[in-house]
Amino acid sequence: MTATTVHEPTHREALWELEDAFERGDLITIFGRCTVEYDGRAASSLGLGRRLLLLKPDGTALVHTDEKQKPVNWQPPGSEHHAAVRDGRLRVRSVRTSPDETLDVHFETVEQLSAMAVSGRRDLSVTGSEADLRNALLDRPAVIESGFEPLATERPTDAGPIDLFGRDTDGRPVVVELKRRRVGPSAASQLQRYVAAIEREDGDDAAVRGILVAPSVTDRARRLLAEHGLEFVAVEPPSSTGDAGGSTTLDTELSQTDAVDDSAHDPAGDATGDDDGEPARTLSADEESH
Amino acid sequence: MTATTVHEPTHREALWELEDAFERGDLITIFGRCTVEYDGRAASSLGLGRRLLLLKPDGTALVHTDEKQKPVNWQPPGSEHHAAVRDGRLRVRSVRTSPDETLDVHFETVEQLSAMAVSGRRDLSVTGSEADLRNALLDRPAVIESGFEPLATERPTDAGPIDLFGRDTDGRPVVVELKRRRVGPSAASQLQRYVAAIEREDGDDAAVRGILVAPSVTDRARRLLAEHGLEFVAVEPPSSTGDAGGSTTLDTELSQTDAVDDSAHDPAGDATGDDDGEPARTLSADEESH
DNA sequence: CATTGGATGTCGCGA
DNA sequence: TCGCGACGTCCAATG
Repeated sequence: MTATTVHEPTHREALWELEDAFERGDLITIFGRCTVEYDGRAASSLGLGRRLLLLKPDGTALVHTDEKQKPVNWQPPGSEHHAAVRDGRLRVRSVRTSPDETLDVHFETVEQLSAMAVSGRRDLSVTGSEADLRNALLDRPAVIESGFEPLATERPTDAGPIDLFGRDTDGRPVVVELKRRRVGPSAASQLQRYVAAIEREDGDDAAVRGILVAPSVTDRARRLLAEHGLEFVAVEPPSSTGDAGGSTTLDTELSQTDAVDDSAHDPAGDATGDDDGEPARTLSADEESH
Repeated sequence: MTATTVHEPTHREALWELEDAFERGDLITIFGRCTVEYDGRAASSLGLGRRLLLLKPDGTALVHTDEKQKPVNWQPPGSEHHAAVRDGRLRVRSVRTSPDETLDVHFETVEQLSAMAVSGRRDLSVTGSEADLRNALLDRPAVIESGFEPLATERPTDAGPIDLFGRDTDGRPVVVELKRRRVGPSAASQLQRYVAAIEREDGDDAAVRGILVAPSVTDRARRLLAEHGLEFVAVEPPSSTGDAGGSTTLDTELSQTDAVDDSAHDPAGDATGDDDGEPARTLSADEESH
């Protein structure tokens, strides 16, 4: 059996088991009545109650209650766990430096302590990231705009790396910022920073265009884009579940460029001033590409 | 005993225990060899390995491996957990809607299953938040600038709520954005948005000043502030550990206003153009206030 | 180390 | 519900 478990151990028994489990590099769960105190970047205190403490061999500590996804208290990987019996309580202390932070869990009673050898996460694969969206757009740049020519990804600028940089049919430089979800004001500002950086660096007389590519945009973000003469293109990320949604599959080379500012570039003159009403184009990475 | 535990149960035994634990509203831990699949906002897949599955009565599901603070896979609160035996494996499925997301954990073998009644987190108290910093500054507004007069907190604008709004000795409106940690470009942009909003709304001829208050600022953020004629004031948040750091305690009413742009307002003419070199002022909320 | 921005961010608050 | 911003965000990539 790979899981060692003790029920209602004395604090001293719990201490022995803990030391052994630390030694083996096991993942440890301790369930019992405890108080929790944290001091570091902030400070917090949690009164007596039943909670679950998770100790990982990489130095992570997590205190979980009956609700929420995030632990009520924690310590990041790289911390050092120590256990001791003090004042008739089992104290588990997790400490790290830079910044100096300490987590103290004092168990009045330990109801269960388990230790088990768990595997890593080397083989986790995730799809649907912004990088995936970018790759899909590189395959079908016309989704952004008919004739759009990608020149670089992660192009470095004074203001940080640009997701996607290219040229339009008029030869004008285009800065593209990609977001996998609906965007708010911060994304508009981010794009604005990149556009300003390119305008400073390239110093070309040709105005630099900025296009925010995302599934949708909030009103405030839309206004911000307009203020800065930036554009928005609605693109649904490749849906993982085989496109159960009602979005349109990309099948034309004409892109729905939605110029939010009248003065902005409007290649087809078909800007509808709408993004949520008109379904965004769906990018299927698995489609016959090239 | 409040913790129910079964070791190496058959899938059917595990299923019974699970149903009972769901019924009781217990927190459940399942340790065993399993695969994990997720599909929703993104999609992911994790091969066979030993992991710990946490199921909370509020609908949270967490899959933890031997490292990192974040679960390798999860489902947020409000999801619905279902268990079944399929193809000789124990399947725990957690589903939610809007957005539609499914987490499937397939156990080849269950090595341990525990269920326990855990407490809530109602009595958690945290200090050191941005709100704490704001309150401290309301007590001692001169830390921001000599003569600064706070007028409102969370003042609503077209661009969102302003942390702290007030007037300087010249009667000029001042937008203050607070950050509890070192700030980067996004904070500068955020302040810029708020200043622009006030300039639009108040329409006063008097230029609106913007001050970013934080422990320190990155180079890029500093440049951004300068570009927009915004200012920076270094203020250390009240340290939780009784101020073990080497920061200066606030004891004068003259604030270190660091005008980053030459054209910016410089009331005392003593801007040093320095923030990290000169230690930031420390705000002690517990000091004799008022 | 510090900087920067993505994330299945999560969470809380307010309209 | 959505929008918005804080968070002890966490985390990886990069200089």
